[in-house]
Amino acid sequence: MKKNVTMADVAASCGLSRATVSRVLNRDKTVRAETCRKVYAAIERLEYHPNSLAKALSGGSTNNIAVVIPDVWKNQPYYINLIEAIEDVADSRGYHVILKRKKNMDSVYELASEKMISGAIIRNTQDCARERALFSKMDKVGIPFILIGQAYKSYPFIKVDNVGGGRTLALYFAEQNFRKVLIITGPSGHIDSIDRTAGFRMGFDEKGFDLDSIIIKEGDFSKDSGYRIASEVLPEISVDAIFAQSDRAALGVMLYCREAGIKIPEDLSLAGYDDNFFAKYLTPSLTTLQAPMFEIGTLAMEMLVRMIEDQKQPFARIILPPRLVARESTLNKSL
Amino acid sequence: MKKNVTMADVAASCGLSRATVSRVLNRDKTVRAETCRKVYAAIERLEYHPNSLAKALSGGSTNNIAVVIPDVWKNQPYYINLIEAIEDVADSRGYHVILKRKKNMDSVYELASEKMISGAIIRNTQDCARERALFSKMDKVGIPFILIGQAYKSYPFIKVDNVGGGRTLALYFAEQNFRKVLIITGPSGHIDSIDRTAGFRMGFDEKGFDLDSIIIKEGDFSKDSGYRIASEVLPEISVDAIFAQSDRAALGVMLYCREAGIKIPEDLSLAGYDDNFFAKYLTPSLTTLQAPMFEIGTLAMEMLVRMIEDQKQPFARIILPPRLVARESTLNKSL
DNA sequence: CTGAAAGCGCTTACAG
DNA sequence: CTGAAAGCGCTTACAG
Repeated sequence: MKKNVTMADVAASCGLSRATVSRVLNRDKTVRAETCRKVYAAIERLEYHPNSLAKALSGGSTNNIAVVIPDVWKNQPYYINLIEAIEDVADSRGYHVILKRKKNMDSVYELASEKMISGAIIRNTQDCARERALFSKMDKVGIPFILIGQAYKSYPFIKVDNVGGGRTLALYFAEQNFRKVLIITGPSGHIDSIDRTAGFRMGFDEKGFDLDSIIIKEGDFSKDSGYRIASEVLPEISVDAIFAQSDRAALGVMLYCREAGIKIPEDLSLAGYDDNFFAKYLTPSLTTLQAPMFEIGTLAMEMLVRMIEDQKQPFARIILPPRLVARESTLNKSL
Repeated sequence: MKKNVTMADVAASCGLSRATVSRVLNRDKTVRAETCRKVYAAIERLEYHPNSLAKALSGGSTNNIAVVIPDVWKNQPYYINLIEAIEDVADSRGYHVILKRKKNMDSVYELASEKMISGAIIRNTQDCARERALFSKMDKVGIPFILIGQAYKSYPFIKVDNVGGGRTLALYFAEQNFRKVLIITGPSGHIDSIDRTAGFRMGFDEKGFDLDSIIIKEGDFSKDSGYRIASEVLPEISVDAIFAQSDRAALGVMLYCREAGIKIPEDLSLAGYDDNFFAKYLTPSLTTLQAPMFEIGTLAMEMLVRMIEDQKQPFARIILPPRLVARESTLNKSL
């Protein structure tokens, strides 16, 4: 096993003190240019790599951050884009991403109190006690963090504008002249769902469309709930379009329609929400709303770096609009 | 800012030395039970958390490992399952996963030489000079690592059995009595593709099927290559089934067939490879081969822990078979 | 069974 | 502009 090359070796090799080598590494302005050159040469020659642990221990930080994502993130391009963006910004600024799923979230507090991480980005969901406990503990140890998806207390957060998403879809529906609409919501009390519905009504109202021609049925975002509600409503009432508040529910609607011989988009238009992986591969491909996760990840990491390096909490509460992705399932221009 | 609680505080609080507190934390057998109890009580009382940096600096390791994945991993459930498995095993053993995409791979060597990580799991692809440079540098700093996907030199690796995958599909095709088969390969010289083709021929041969009725056309795994080859071959020659060596190429075949009025699976059976996200959502859903990424991730992390903790390289060269996922696209029993 | 002391490899006032 | 020295918070032979 080769001995470690340390700062002392570099110092000895060019007849300087460790302090000076340290100054060079930290770009201290007071060091003479000539001295710098000598030090860099020695570093090169000896293949010296500073020990990040020693550095962090004596007053620095590790430049590691934790990113907490849900336990289940398959089918959700959402998180992949988020992680990609975070990882890219992190790496370019000399930070490193430690990934933890929510089930292993307790480790994040450990890492924080052990000084292994200097910040965190946490996907927050509604009303999760374990998450909230984590937030206050992180707060106590003084590690900055940013919430993604849901606001909580006055912590900095970035989330998607669900009201805006609902409204965008309503404006699009109005443009296509879809007047009679069935909305399949998420579970009762789910804030995202409530916002999407409110936004949709807002958009319809703006266009002077009749809010009474909106039928609202409670689902739970699942495929089965989409199937069930479609099978209950469609035989009774005819609608121009369905707004399923998740792509999975929209998929359920599609399966029912296929069985019932209802043609999409000829007989019925359909929109989902989330732009899951499968949305564009369905037949017909599914119109949906896509969260700008790349932008969210980028902003989150940039904010976090600022919080870590400037030691101050910017008042950051960012809400970004989702993008409408119009596909075949709403291409019925005949109405 | 609250002052840090250190080992010295714990020691003082119970009238012992730091050495003893350290021994308790490291479960040294020589400490009296009574002493242990006192120390634990003080730790609890003072909310002490050991500083992992100091610990690692004085002879320990950080318990961080790096996982290197490709730049593009959307649409590939593959990597999500891999990461999930690695993260779970890691967390349960007190390790933490630092995620890096290949483009940011240089940071992994930095992390290794800075002592920030104690191991790595690296997705290896064929003939990548940058990756190979990383391997030898990691080797030089003495950080253990495991390759996923491709063997290289005598480094430990885990990969999927592409020969076995091709063979499994051939046996399935034979069972369905698909005799005339078109194989759409990957790019020329791609080892995975070569193996899949060889395996397929092996399986066909075992069943006594005629190898001359296999037509092989070179694609590049892309959707477009699948479309192009289908459009070139199918009008000229009629086949029972197509084995596209990637789901994307299979998708291209499907698109061509839809345009050309060829019905799958009635007129033609089709199988892909990879079980991408979209495979089960296509119409018809796509028969394909699924890599056991969860098992691979679990094994890789377990092996890595052993290498880190036992300081020896197990002779680990593991090859796992993929699983056939039979779906609608090959359900033509009429042949 | 426990403690005093040296050491891990850095940084950072404090001198000069 | 540079160095000597103390300090960051642990671990680990070495004594006793």
